Amino acid sequence: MPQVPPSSREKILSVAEALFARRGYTGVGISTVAEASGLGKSSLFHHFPSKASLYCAVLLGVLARIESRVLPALEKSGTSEQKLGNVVDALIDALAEHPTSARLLLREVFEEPDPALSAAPEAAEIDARLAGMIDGVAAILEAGVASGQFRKVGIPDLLQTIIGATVYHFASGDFGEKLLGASLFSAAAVARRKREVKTLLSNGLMPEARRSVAEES
Amino acid sequence: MPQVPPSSREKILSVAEALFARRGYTGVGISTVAEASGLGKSSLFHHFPSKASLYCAVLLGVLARIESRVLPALEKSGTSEQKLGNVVDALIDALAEHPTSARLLLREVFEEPDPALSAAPEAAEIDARLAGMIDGVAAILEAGVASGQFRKVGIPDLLQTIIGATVYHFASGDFGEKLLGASLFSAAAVARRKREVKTLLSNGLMPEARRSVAEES
DNA sequence: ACCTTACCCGACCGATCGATCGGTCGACAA
DNA sequence: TTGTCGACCGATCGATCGGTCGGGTAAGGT
Repeated sequence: MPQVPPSSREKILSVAEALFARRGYTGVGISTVAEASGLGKSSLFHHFPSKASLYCAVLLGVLARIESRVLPALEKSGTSEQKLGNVVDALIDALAEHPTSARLLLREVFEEPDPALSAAPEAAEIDARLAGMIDGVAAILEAGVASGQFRKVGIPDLLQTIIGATVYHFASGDFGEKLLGASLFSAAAVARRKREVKTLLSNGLMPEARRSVAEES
Repeated sequence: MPQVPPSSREKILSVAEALFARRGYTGVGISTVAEASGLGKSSLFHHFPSKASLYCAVLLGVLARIESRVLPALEKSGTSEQKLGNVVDALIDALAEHPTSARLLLREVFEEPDPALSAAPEAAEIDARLAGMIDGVAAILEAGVASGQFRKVGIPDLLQTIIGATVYHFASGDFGEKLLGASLFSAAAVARRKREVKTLLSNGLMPEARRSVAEES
């Protein structure tokens, strides 16, 4: 299927992903996407039936790329700690490989969706894909608690921390590079990020977690 | 100055903050804000000269609340580690006290601003306030490195982690509560978040940082 | 030769956007 | 009573939104 010259549909998708990631769903008009794709506005509606459908197609592509990394990691065997580490590595690799995906994902998770978007027929599949990956991680955590490898802990908080630290890291790439003067996408930065997240996990999950900060209240 | 019945201007500001935080600048129309405030659309323009000005007023209010907590913490004396800890506590307290502020701030940091917004006269002051707080934290980090308390480290990465973990924690409150079934704003959750961030800081900043995860590459 | 299919375009539609207009109302002062 | 003011409103503006329509062009099958 893949063609050497990118087809119009693929061109539209990549352009739309970059625009939606930066300015959000309501912030990008159809005509803007069309112009950036080198097409007329009406030509867009030949490939996608509506703006909401276009956005969902972009998001499904992002999810597919992430799943292609995360799902294999979910199925690899090992201790709960190893499995969780593999998933974290896969997620970080997927986000580092495609930084705009992180922005889109961050928006999808913390932003109230546009009414037109939640009414789209693809919305259910998007929710299912997201829930599938979340459930996969939750299953690892629960298995770890059941086998005694992990101590019982506030799983929501921990997921927030993981998602927050990793996704936000890549989502704010421009901010980090412009204001702070360093690349967040270099191999060294990605490797450091993996270690940081795993340190966070150890401190939060391991039964004999050493406390490096005094406990209060 | 404060009146027992909230003035129209304050009512508009609080309503607009909630709406902008959830749906973004382009996602909220003037008529929506007016209707939610119990006013006619044209009455909004009596209090604010433009939509961009209204958004900036909301954002400046958020920044003022955060500054009222963070700036005193920046001026307290102590070791670099203590000062950094105070700032982190102040930031977390400010965000926990006003969760919608976190959403607005997250959006402001990682989202490309609308052209109408960057052209607003208040934009310069907003940037200055943000840069002021960032510079204050950076100064603490640099002083710590100069005095040998902190090891030289990728400050951008570290700031990303802190901002990501804290801001995202509160920005995605609804997500956490609805999908994962726990409150992120309870006193216990806030205290746990403070410890997590400080653990992260210790691991990233201290010269004798113990590594709990094997180093790679 | 003809028809189909895919792809693309300019012109256009109703709805909504941010913003402006002229004007109403009550409070207060002279 | 008259004048002035801030607060507020309905009606309306031009621009833009997402989306439709009919027509055009090139390729391929028969």
